[in-house]
Amino acid sequence: MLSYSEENHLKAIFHLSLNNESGVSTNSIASKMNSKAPSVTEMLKKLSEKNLVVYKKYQGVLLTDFGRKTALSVIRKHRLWEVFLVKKLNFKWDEVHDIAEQLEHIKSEKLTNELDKFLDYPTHDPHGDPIPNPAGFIKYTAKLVLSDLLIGETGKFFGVKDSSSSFLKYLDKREISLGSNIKVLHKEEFDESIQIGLDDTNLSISVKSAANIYVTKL
Amino acid sequence: MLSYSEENHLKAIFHLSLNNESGVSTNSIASKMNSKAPSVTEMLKKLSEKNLVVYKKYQGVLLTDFGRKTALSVIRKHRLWEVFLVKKLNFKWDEVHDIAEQLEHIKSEKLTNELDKFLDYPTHDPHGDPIPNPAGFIKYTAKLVLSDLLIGETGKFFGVKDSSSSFLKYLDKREISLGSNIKVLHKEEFDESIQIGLDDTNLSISVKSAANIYVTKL
DNA sequence: AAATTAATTTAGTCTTGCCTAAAAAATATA
DNA sequence: TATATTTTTTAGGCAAGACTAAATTAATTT
Ligand SMILES: [Mn+2]
Ligand SMILES: [Mn+2]
Ligand SMILES: [Mn+2]
Ligand SMILES: [Mn+2]
Repeated sequence: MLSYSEENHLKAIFHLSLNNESGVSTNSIASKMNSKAPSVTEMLKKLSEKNLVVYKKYQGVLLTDFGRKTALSVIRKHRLWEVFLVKKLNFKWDEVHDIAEQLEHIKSEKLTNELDKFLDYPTHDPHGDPIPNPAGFIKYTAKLVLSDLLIGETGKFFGVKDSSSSFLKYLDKREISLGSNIKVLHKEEFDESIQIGLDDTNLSISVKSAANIYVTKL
Repeated sequence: MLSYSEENHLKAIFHLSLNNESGVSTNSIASKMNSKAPSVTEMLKKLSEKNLVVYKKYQGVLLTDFGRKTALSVIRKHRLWEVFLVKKLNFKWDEVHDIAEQLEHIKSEKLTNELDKFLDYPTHDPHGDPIPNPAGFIKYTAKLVLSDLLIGETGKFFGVKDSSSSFLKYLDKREISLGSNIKVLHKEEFDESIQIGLDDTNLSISVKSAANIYVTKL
């Protein structure tokens, strides 16, 4: 039985290893966990002891298959609960993350699977992130970002990179929501802002925003 | 922000003080919590410090208004989640308690109240226990037990005293379920067993079982 | 290649929540 | 009322999970 802290460390290592194939550094884990390096080192020893990670001093760390599966089970719960909160309990997509951080640690396989069924087997959470299946399989979509599109191209908005509450609210205000088709109309040379077409309205967004919007090219 | 252990102690004290008006003993708390007396003493000092209980050495302990409200908020969550598990996720009434023990500690008032709404403001949990309202008000029903009924009287089954999994399964097997009307047909002198009528079937149950079945006399 | 800087680990400490064993207080019994 | 028993508290310790400061190793610069 893993502790919350062990589960959270596994999750952090999982997310970091998506960008860092070779090995995740102690400091990067500490910064993601809002903790300090010595706390991480200590945890890595424990996780290694339990065969959840492969760790050698000063060498960075990687998940074992078992560790990866465990991390994905926590992520599965996190995302299913987020769907539940939005779809069934009227939460906004910017309000669910912190509560899901608590709910992801509830231990009951039956609960997770019944919740999955109750939600009609959702494939993605409210921010467009894919939900792992019970076996720990996760289906990734190629990650193209709105700012990658050329002028004249159209993309379908399928997820956000940064799902901070402020960015999500920003999108809400502009009525840019998951599933929208976004056409790149113009790119301003001066400040790199991008004019986009959304249904019948046109608006201008910053590159920074555009770089946080995942799209599939249409 | 209270810890799980603090919340669980408050819950234990609340339940124990229903029978013990005057003050709850250290040992009784320890036994309900499956812990030892010194752990309880230490916790009582902390809860007292936080104005959740009134505690004087060797004098037993009682909840303050604040402590009582806090305990009831945890109990409210516990029972709402139990309703959710049974009504929405196909759990049996004997499977929900342990999961609710985890879920009762999730911190979000909005979550609790949205869940309440989603479940259509249930008044009782799957075992017939009343659900406190958001203000911490709880509506008790006079607790008459099946074995209190006289021969010829009929009672409506509204709750169980002992909600251990084994007793709940026992009731399931005999198809004695919440809401049933139960008529006392006969009491055997020899072993005190009770013959009851349920819909069209008759069956015999022990006094021990009958003493765990709450009824309202019809 | 040496020196400097950065990253990581070790050493030692603190808090929470639990425990056992011993002491003290309250209660029951002779 | 004195003694024995039970209950509760105190004393002291342990594990988990965090931290700071110091030491060590690795990486970068000169
Ligand atoms: Mn999230
Ligand atoms: Mn978490
Ligand atoms: Mn319960
Ligand atoms: Mn609990």
